[in-house]
Amino acid sequence: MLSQKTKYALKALLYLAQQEEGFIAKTMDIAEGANIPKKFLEQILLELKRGHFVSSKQGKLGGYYLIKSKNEITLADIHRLFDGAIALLPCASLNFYEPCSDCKTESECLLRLGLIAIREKTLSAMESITIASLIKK
Amino acid sequence: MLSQKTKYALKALLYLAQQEEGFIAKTMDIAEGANIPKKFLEQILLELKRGHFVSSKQGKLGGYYLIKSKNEITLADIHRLFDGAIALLPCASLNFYEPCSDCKTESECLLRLGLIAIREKTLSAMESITIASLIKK
DNA sequence: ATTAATTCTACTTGTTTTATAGAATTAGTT
DNA sequence: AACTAATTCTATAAAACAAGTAGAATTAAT
Repeated sequence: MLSQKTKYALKALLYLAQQEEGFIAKTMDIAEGANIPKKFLEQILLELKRGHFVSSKQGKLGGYYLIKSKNEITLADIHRLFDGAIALLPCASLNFYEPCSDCKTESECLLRLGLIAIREKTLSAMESITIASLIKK
Repeated sequence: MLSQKTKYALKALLYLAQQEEGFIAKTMDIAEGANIPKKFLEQILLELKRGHFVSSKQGKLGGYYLIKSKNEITLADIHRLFDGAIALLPCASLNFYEPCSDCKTESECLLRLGLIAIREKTLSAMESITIASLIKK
């Protein structure tokens, strides 16, 4: 399941992607438009900035705007930024790989190959869905 | 990601499925065989019993055994029992459906259809993996 | 009776999630 | 230069959840 943070991040990105090219949105506008607690949204936008999905302009008349094409922001990207691995266990993850502490050797783990198969299906589905494709529907 | 509980449950089921037909395994044996804290495993086995995947015999010489065919226990089943919904949000879930509190109307939610598409892919992958298929590899 | 297993209920401990608070900084406007 | 309104930064709080522990009660074989 997605955390609230990830859901809010996606809604904020959808909001930004629906603005005119070059428009700068205030946090307050996004918060009201997407129904997100403003102070919480501030943190989320900062994380999206560190992740190079959005950028900001400071001071009066400042705000946030997309810096990555809405065709290139996938659900997998945002999931990884906020909720981490897409695989069901770290030992089956590409980007967040870690061996299991309770397995003696990885090769004799009965679970791992099955989880990798699931990760491959889920990941390709998540990569095929972009902010742009969500707006088109 | 799977919780420890779900991972342990799967390992316990794999352990039981690898025993001879009719064999009754003590909690202690499963705990040692699958490297699971015994007291925690007790709770997990009780939940698996309530879920009708295993049954138990009480008293001395008691223990646990599978009552569902290992071909019919899927990863989706166990995920749902311990970790709940497979979908990324409740509004996209089949078995754990709930409307989102922050959406005015569901039809205008830009996220939902995309999340349903992902759930369909993930679910079919998880349903195709059974305890039996994991053992065969 | 004794023994060894499951069963039941409660509790603990630590981590994560979901925020909130408030001061500091930045930059446009008057 | 002062004012205003925005982002940015750091800390904190409260609630929920995860992971595991404790111990007594029940059950049934010997």
